[in-house]
Amino acid sequence: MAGKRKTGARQKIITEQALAMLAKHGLAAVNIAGLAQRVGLVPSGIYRHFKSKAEIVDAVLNLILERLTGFADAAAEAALDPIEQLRSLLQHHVAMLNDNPGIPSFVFAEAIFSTQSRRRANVRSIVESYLARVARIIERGQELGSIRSDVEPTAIAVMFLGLIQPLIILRQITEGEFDAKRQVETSWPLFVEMLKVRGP
Amino acid sequence: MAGKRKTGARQKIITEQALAMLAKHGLAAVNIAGLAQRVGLVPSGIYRHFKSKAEIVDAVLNLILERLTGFADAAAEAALDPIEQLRSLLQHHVAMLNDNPGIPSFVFAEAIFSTQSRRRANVRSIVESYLARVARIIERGQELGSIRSDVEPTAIAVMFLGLIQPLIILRQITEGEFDAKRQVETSWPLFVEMLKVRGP
DNA sequence: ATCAATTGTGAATTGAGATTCACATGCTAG
DNA sequence: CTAGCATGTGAATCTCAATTCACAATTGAT
Repeated sequence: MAGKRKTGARQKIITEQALAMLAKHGLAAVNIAGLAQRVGLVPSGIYRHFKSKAEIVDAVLNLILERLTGFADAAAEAALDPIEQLRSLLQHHVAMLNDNPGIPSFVFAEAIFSTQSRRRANVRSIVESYLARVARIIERGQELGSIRSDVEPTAIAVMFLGLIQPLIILRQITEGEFDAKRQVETSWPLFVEMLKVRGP
Repeated sequence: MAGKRKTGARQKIITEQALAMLAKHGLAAVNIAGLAQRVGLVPSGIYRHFKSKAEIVDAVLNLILERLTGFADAAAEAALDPIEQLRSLLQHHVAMLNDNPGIPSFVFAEAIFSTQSRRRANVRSIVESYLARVARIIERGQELGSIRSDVEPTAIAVMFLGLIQPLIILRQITEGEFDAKRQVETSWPLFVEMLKVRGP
């Protein structure tokens, strides 16, 4: 028998392992048998700690929310200059890309197709919290005068997201041939130029 | 009994209906029973025309490839000015967004997780063909002098993709509250500015 | 018109994965 | 120390969707 753990601790382990499976191999690869094995339990054991697989997925979603907002907050504290903060955040995402291709794909797919409205609301809060934090950084940049003020912070936040999303897909699709770092080295300066420029 | 059709015609119908299901409700919603019903057959009837569901999905992928490259080519012919061509293409994607949220999510998820390498290669060709066409437009813009020449066309094509991807997720996640058209009205002029600007 | 190939049907079969259940074991409060 | 609860186990079971199969209807070539 695997060592016993209190349900709180077990839930944490299960959620983390589920996230790991999801991140590496996608939602389709998250199954109870495999999850149980990673956790060091037998499939039925999982059900001592979660009522259903759906409940596990919800927990994973919450974990993703925590981590993602955590990244944004960390970036906001990593530098003084807002533009530098964004750069730091972007760089962090690029670094995560290799090991965790599943997360964005999962979040987006769930956002689009989940039939349970609780789940959809959950995903929505993830994306909106994240965008709000990015927008907040941009707003501070506008206040400090380093970012043009004639554009909504939210609109810029969405464009920032647009800097990241293509990297995710291209990195995977080309099995590593696509160089995300290199792309960012081109696109980031253009993005920054855009944030400042008010005309030629 | 449903009217008989030759296998070629039936395959076309099945593929189109599968794409419609996929586009509206996601890959998870594509099942043989539902597909058969849409086509006007009984589930087993599907197997007269496809060996397996996987084969159907492959056919859908090819159909997506055709349509997507078709859009890009159409856009390239819709205007003389390359920048105007890009705008036309972007606008087309925005218009498609509402009814077909499933396609991008599917393509990206397959790109990332499909275990069959044939499938992955297929997806890769979709994305690369599309990007190549966009890059081609940009290259022509550079030749004509309307787009700055100090940046790789491909890098700009990737950024163009970044203009589109966030719209897909946000539109769906907010259940229509997010106004993609409005976002594009902000982001597109900035993008164009960026294509031209060489410094303040 | 006829026969062979093609296409369609409805009823099984299969398989994979989630979930349940009866029982075993370990922990903890009293 | 021991009763009772929480946690773990292994063997079913349940569910759902894909797939197969034996048989029927239709079509097209001769």
